[in-house]
Amino acid sequence: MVIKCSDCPLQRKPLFKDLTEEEERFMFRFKAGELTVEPGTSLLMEGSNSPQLFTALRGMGLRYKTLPNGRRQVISFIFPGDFVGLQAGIMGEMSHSVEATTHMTLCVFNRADLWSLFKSHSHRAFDLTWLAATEEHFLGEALTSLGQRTAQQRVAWALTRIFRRGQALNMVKNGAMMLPYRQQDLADALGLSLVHTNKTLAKLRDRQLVGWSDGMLTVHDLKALAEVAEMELDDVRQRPLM
Amino acid sequence: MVIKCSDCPLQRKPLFKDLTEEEERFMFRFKAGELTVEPGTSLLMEGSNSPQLFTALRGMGLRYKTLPNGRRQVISFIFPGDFVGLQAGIMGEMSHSVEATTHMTLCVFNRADLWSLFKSHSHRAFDLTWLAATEEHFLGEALTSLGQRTAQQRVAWALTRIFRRGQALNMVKNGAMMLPYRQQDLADALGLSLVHTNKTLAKLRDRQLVGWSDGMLTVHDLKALAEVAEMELDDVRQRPLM
DNA sequence: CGCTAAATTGAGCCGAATCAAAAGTCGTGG
DNA sequence: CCACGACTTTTGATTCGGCTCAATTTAGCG
Repeated sequence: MVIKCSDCPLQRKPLFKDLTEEEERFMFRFKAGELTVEPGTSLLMEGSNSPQLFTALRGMGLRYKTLPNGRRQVISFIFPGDFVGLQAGIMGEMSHSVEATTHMTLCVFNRADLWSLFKSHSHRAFDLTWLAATEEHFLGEALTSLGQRTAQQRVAWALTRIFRRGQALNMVKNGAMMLPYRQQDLADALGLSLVHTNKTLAKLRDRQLVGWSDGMLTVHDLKALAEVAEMELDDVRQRPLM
Repeated sequence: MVIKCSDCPLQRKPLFKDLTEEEERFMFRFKAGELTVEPGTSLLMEGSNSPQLFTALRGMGLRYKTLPNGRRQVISFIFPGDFVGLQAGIMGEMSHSVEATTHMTLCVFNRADLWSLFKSHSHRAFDLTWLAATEEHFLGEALTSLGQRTAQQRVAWALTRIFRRGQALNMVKNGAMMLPYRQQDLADALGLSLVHTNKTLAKLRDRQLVGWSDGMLTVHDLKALAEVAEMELDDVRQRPLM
């Protein structure tokens, strides 16, 4: 049984802007169905021209690119509420792959309907562009991390960003949240080797800043962690939910 | 005297999609004026809420972010036809700074009019989103370069990307184009030190692949350069001009 | 219980950073 | 016309953060 947008559990999270009833109705018409996938499933492939767009409802995943030589760059981690497949939707081709890390449930939209969104729901079109601009913002930050931060700063940067997102999604209980990725995933996201990522995590653990084991991320001192990363801890902006 | 969009010299370059006459008229109404700046001028500042958006008409510049510790990450180089300030336009705040490297001329748009674009020119709104998605694509590639490529591959990657853009803009004459940046700018874009960037350029020069001196970039063997970078040499897509 | 995947730890090496200085380029003013 | 200063490029020497290689430990799981 497909969830109605008006009943969407994500809509209640502090991270998301409210939609008008009219918008909720439109989105529900826009919604083509729901998709449930197992861990490890590929949702979109680099170079593919998928007819579908998604919004992650439950579960986590990741976006990544692979080089000819086999190395992998994780572009970002996918959390509930993230919109996936805009590239294919707009440009006709994905520039990266998307894979489910956990069991996931996603809202499915038809790419063909995207145009009607621009045509007759300019407010939602604006929201979509907002999402794209926000992603651009994020990638600029990530680029800065890889280009200018040391290993320890990178790891600290990534974990505070993840943790803040977790907070905005009400995923944090007693200073801890689920984080079901492997160290290899984080390493590939930060341009570090697995071994060095592991050693760096150990150092942060020893400094009593964070813990991450058994898929649980515990942050003992977010402020201090952000300081290690030399990053601003500005508050998370509400975002539109597609 | 302000250039009419219908007379825009960029529109004739192979890089850009044609606009309908109606769109050209609309864009000209959208256009608030023209701006000319000297080398070194800041166009937008990180964190600022500028009321203006720009399209680069002539000249070159760069986007960058600075960390609290003073290090700088160059996000991208700005070429004629690039749209600047979308972040502030959409999200209300720039996440990076923009600076003119050479003398530049830019079309100026009012941020306040952006909404009318979404409201009544959905096709142009779509184009804007297309640009945002393309930028996202680019940043994903850049991220992959910093995360997974060696110094030599990064430099090769950046130079072939730049050169291809130059080709699409008809800036290449006899295998060479103007490239008025400093080595420090390239270093900051690639997350390398100035010294190592210089040595890496020297190696590529010795291998007879590229030359870059006196602000002129000469590519002797684009195919081979792309191979060094381990990148695909897919053709440049036509893009909308705002 | 053996098998496989993930996390951890140690040793040694190398790519790129830092430090330092020289050399080329260019505009300015005496 | 040349000397001076500011900036950029180039080259050499040295150091070090992070990589690779190689085991070992830990944690599910059929």
